[in-house]
Amino acid sequence: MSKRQHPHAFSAGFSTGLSKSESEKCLETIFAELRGHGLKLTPPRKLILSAMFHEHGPFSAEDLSSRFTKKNCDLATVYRTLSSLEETKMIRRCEFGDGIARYELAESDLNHHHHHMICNQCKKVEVLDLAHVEESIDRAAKKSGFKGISHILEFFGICPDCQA
Amino acid sequence: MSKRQHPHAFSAGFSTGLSKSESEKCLETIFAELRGHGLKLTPPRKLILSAMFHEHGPFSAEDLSSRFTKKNCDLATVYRTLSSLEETKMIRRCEFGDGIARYELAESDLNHHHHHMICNQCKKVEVLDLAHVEESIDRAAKKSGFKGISHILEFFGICPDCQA
DNA sequence: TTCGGTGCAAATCATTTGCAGGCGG
DNA sequence: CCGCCTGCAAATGATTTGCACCGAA
Repeated sequence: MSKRQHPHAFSAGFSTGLSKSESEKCLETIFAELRGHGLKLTPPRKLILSAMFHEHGPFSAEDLSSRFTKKNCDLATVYRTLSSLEETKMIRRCEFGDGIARYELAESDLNHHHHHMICNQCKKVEVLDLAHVEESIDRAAKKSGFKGISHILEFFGICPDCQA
Repeated sequence: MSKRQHPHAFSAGFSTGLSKSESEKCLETIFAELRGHGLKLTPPRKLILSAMFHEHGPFSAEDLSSRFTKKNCDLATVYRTLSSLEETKMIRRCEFGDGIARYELAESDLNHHHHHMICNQCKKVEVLDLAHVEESIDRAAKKSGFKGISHILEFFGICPDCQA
């Protein structure tokens, strides 16, 4: 995999099971959390958090930027925002093995730790919940004596659609 | 982790348990394998394979290039060589979550599938053998219906030395 | 009012590519 | 000898940064 890929956004496409109003309320909660970290709630940040909240896909800076009007939010601002949001742990970085950084909301109650299955052909992304395996992975890693262990785990393959 | 890091090479530092002559013989085997894939055995390729065989660390193109004289092997050649070697499956790409591609020998008998534990502070790399966990991970992933599944799994933390 | 945040453009960094000459098989 | 490889330099693509201005708190 030496070529750059995943040129566009893709979303995991699962629903939160919340009504519109509840959904809005949660977005407000996210905004509040942002303020709680001492960050200002600016229009670009609203756009980015809102996109992540409503559309769920792991997004690259380019993905996000391209869905805003040029006047609304600069690409550099997207990079800077993603960077500060990651520092607050409000978003989490996903590694898809191409040279592009992608992020998704890390809100613990709606979107707990999971992994992705990425189609090598159509680049579709599916969410994989491996909570059970997770545990034994980390247990094995602890034997190293390292502290504050985290990990990246992503899968690649050919999706059922592309197998046809 | 938004900054570029791991500026230099690092090696896992484990021994193959082979004597010098046996070691040389194996390098020859690797060279032969290269030819078997229809690739020419050129000086730059010898340098790169030799470095990977003798020093074991996951290497970035920059790591490799910096240990050769400018005259011996160009950076672009390193990139091209890594690319063809990966296509033949003779080397394997490691993903450390910064934007830098690293590779290590994939020779099956000496160096089977494993993962890394990377210190967030001193960037030391340790080898982690999770063959047992591996299996259950892939089993879980198969439920997705994807074919030809592969994965990346790397760990990060603070090593015992840095905890002091 | 005060800085943190932003737009814009230029700078960096890793990686790729075009091209002409070189050498391994 | 032929076509794969290579060095060199320029091109790309993602991400970062300098700077002056602006608006959220």
